[in-house]
This record gives sequence, C-alpha cells and structure tokens, in this order.
Amino acid sequence: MFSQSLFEDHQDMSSQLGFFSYPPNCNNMGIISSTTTLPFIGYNQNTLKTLTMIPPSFDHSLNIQSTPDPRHKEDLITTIFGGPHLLSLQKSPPNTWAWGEVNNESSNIIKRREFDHHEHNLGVSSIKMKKIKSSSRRKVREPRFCFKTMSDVDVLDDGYKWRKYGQKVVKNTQHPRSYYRCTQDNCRVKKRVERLAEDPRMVITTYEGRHVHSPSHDEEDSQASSQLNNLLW
DNA sequence: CGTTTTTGACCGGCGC
DNA sequence: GCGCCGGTCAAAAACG
Repeated sequence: MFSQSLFEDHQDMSSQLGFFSYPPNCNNMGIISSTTTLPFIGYNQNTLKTLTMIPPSFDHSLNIQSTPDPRHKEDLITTIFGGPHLLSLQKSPPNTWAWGEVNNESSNIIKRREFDHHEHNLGVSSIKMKKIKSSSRRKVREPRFCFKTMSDVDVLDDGYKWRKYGQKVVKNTQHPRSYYRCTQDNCRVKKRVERLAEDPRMVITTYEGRHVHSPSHDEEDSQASSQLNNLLW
C-alpha cells in the first residue's frame, strides 16, 4: 500500500486532500488537491493519457464511470470532482466502493455512500484524506498533479508536446530528475519526471499548471478523447 | 537550418 | 550571512 510519506518528497502537500490509485492494486497514483484538478486518465501500460482537467469552479457532483477504451481494450476511468465539496472514493470492505462528500474546511467526510464494486466497475482502489494546513498564507501555486507508473520509459505519452529545459540530480537518489515545459505558445504547463529512489522501476510524473489548449494529437489519436471532452465540457 | 537536448552557471528560498 | 539544494536559464551541441 502507499504511504503518504512516499509523496512528501515529491510535491507540495499543502493543498492535498487525498490520493487515489489506478488501476487497483496499483502502479499508478494521483494526488487530489483542493485547488485543481481532476485528472481524467486512461491508462495503458507505458502510455498514459491525461485527457482533460476539470476546473475548480466546475460545479458538479461526483461522477465516476468506467468505460472501455476502444483503442486499448482496457478500462478508462473518469473521475470528476468539483463543486463546493470535494468528493472522493474509498474502498472500505473489499469489493465495496464508497464515495464521500468532503467538507473543504474541515476535511471531514460529511456524506458517505457505498455501492457494489461489480455493479459499477470502478478502477479507483483507495483514497485517504489528509487535513489541510490552513494557517499561514502562502504563495499561490499552480495546481499540481502527480502519479507514479511502473514503466521502462521515463516520459509517458500524454498527448502533449514537451521540451526539456533542465535536469538535476536530487539528493540521495541515483536517478536524475528531468524538467519539461509544454511547447505551446503561452502555455506555461510544466512537468517533471523522475524515478523513485526506493524502486527504480517506478516513474513519478508531476504536472504543474493547466494547459490553455487541447492536446496536440498525433493523427490517430483524437477519436476517444474528443468524445470524452465533449462529454465533459 | 530550425528545433530539441545537454549541462554548467545562476538564482532564490531556507535552515543554521 | 553563508552554504545547501532544487529549479531555471541559456549557450553550445546534437538531432533530424
């Protein structure tokens, strides 16, 4: 299972409300923050598609669905979080999935429902809540989202075009961290990629900021994602 | 020849 | 204030 400390070295925890992992049992993990975000992820081995992000103001209740990805014959999971409350998933008894509505002030779960795993076929396996430190005013940060993937390749194809602008060896690790910026004009989104010190088979990818444009697909790519974008926007 | 990568320099935040 | 550390810059090299 994942521990929170695992990620404290990799990203700012101040806005973190929880994390989830996908697929279940689970080489992939996302951070859920109050300021972002909800990633929309299709996962297929070495390819990860982050298709869209839901703006924070998106006033919507939780909507989770799992649909087959026609290209990859693997499940695609949709998660939408938004509105005044953050909604989240939790696996409590095995094979039972629950979502809770979360009070942003207290981080307490104020609603809780459960439903059967098979009925809804969800891919989210766990979520854990963490209290937000609310005291000190801090510098506004671009929303961040990070996950880890078991992968031989460092840079996963996410549909966007990136230019590397730096590389750094970080303390107590043998693998360097790489810094990328989105090549689109006026788009300031960055990502960084590194291997997990404790397990170099794992790649950690962190995105920062929101794209001001849609992915620059390579020809074949657009069908599924545009359908899904239509669904969401 | 335009674009991307490489890589040491530079810079700012933070702890001491 | 100083040194460490992580993030970014930018000139040169590499790439296609």
